[in-house]
Amino acid sequence: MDTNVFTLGHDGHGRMSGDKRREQILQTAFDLFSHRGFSGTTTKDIAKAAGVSEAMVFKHFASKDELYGALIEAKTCHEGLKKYPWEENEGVIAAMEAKDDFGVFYHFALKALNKHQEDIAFMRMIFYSALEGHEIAERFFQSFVGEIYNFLGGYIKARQKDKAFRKVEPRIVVRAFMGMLIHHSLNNILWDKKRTLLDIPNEEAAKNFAEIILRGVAVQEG
Amino acid sequence: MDTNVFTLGHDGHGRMSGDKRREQILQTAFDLFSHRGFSGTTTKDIAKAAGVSEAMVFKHFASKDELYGALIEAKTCHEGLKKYPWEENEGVIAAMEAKDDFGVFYHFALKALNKHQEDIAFMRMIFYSALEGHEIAERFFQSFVGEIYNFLGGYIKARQKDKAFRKVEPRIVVRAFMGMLIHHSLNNILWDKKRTLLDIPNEEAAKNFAEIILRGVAVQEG
DNA sequence: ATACGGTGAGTAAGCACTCACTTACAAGTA
DNA sequence: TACTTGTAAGTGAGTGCTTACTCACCGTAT
Repeated sequence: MDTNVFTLGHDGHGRMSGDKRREQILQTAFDLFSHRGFSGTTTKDIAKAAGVSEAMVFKHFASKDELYGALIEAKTCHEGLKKYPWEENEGVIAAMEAKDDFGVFYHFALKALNKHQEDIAFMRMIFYSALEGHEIAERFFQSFVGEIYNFLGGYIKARQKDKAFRKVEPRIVVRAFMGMLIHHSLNNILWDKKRTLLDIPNEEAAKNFAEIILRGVAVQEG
Repeated sequence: MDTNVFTLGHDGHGRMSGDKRREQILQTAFDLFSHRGFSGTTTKDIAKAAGVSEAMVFKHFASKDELYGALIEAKTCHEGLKKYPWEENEGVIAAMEAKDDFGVFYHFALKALNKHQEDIAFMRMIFYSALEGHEIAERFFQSFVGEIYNFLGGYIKARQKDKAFRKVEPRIVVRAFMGMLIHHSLNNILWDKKRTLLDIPNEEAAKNFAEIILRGVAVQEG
């Protein structure tokens, strides 16, 4: 009687099912790795933060490397962030059908900026991975960003055929636009956390970036 | 006879003056830190790569932290990279005087992209520093990038007064433009080293980015 | 009664850092 | 020229601590 059944689903202490514990360790490791990088995080730290012994960590993952690999795979393949900024984004889809160019860029930008803000840890981890040279992160970037280039690049190409956009290499335009978005998020996350250089809500950033890119590629007197 | 006098100025082995050795260790540490980050680099690695014993490293620097601090300070304060993209850049200066808007953005962009390409190690180190949260790197960014915002932002404001540019917050335009440049370099350095997504020379990138930003802020029918 | 969640107490290797000690060499002296 | 000598460059062999990882062993729910 008075067992600790009620702590079963909780984070931290108490007996947990194998699967649940595994996921919890993964999440804990994610938080730490994203803050301090791979070699800056110890397995002891992870165990302590997860509320288990270090041995438990190695029951679920054969090595620190394997844990890291499982983490990246989980975060880049199976979880929500793989969702592209146009999925479940009626704004973008509706705008595309209506050939509302501003709407396409605006809703795309807003979704991307909001997503970055919600998943700072993921952004940090991807950056760490890229710097540390884990190929799995590179592969994610290749495929994920590749899709984005195809999507946005395709739209630009279509609008060029309509004579609505001027003649530019679409992929350069995509790079310019993605640059605005990612760089803006990076500033907010990394270098200008207090936003002393520029402090604007995502809506305003999205609106301005969309305007700039649109005027940048539209044929004159649009 | 047959002493190793001739190796004195060399890298690696042979007796060296204190100052020279100190600088050499600093440079060696820079190469390693920029590749593997702070906690991913050991003092043993540094000593080995510099061709001296580990004890020598600690004769010149009291601790690994101090070595890292000296490194960042040297690279951000005393060396060439602190140079802003408009210094010793006749293209930008001449274009500004002539109010050649395209020239200003083009030469600025080209200089920045070339600089990034020449100093990949520095770019990597700054990124690592930002992720790892070394305040000295943050201070560098604050002041260095702050200057850039003032410079480019000032030019945009002036051209708005001339009624040549439309009404936009200049700092947002700067962020958009810097985003294109830094993001493009970041792709080349980090994620798309083989340039499968986009493979263009810096001149073309600079031209296209300048064109986009210019059309993005110019008043219609310019 | 046994399978499974969980641990304490290891181990060997690696870490930043120290110290007693050995060179190499330029300047001074005869 | 040869010999001394002070100083600064340079090191091998450690120090104590931390690291990733292991293993024999519990406790409890079914």
